[in-house]
Amino acid sequence: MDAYELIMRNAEEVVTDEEVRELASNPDGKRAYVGYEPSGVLHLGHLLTANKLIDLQEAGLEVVVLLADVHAYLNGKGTFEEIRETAEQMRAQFLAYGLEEDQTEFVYGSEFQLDEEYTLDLHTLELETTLNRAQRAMAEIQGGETAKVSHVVYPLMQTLDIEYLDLDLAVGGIDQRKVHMLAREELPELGYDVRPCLHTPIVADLTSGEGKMSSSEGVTISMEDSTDELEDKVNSAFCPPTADPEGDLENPVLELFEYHVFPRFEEVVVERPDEYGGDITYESYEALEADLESGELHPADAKGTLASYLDELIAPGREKLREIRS
RNA sequence: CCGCCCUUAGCUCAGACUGGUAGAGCAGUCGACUGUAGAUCGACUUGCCCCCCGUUCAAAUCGGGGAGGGCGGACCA
Repeated sequence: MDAYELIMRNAEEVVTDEEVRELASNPDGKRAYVGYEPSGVLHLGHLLTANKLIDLQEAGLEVVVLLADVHAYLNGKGTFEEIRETAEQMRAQFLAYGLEEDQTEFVYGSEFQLDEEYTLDLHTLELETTLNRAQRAMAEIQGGETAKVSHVVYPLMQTLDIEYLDLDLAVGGIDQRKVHMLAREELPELGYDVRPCLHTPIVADLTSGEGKMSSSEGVTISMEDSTDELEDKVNSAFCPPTADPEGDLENPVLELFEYHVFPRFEEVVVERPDEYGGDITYESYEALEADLESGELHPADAKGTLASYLDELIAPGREKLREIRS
């Protein structure tokens, strides 16, 4: 795979394709980032963007992980001290997961977001942005509740981060789209360059196959799941024998194969008793999907396989968490 | 600063006028059926009724005080 293909793999969307092609043509020294609100335990949502960061490293880019402590504070996630602690745990889990330590720069938001210059730029941005616009940009991040002033400042800071971290590419889930569009619109107003952005898909809810899998509701697979818990969760997942279920539903089991398993493994071996046809090896997601669709691969076998591969991906982080907590 | 509304199961809410220690839908859990899950049947679980004080034999319900949330008025700095 060349740099462009690596960058684009499993991306839901890229803005704009031309800008990304240019980036891919000369990735040396180029910087990409994802910002995360510190969380004590990584879940598959985090790992989806982490997979993209690994792709980008492989494509030759430098990767910046923003441990967004100030953002977490603005979002009511606790005291700075608590946030710092969970951020440190998050960093350790990312490294355990497979981000290359010497190619990954971890930055705390508070290292630069409280500087005078940054703050003044922030106020300029506040002056340029309507409440309505900022609130819409934040809508995906904060469900339901009435917005606080902190919530509308939040996306404005994300905008500035792209400049202040000296980035060439902003990465996030598709839920970050509005924030990134705001950034593309506003950065030139401050005299800064527009950067391309890349959005990863959001995996459907595991049990229902609808909408988005979220950490706040429904079943989430995380670094702290034991092998047994993981098997139970995967086994209870919605999984009709097709890649395209009726209505708006998705097949989350296939999505997990596509976005989490195949990017990290050369081949996937389905072990099954002779009674059901014996073992099968897949070298691409497409082949596995086709077999599920045709009935050659039974959903139950797909689930068992998925659970064991996810378990392998999560194991180092789980071990790291255990160390941290002991 | 003033006024109005809201607070009951994980969620959305009913019950309050006419006191008698709580309900629905959804969610969830468990079975049956499928070599998975879902769908479909069958069964089941859940509550500091926001807090404190008072009235009463008895308060989710009435009175007073307080907290949290929402909306509006006033102000036009």
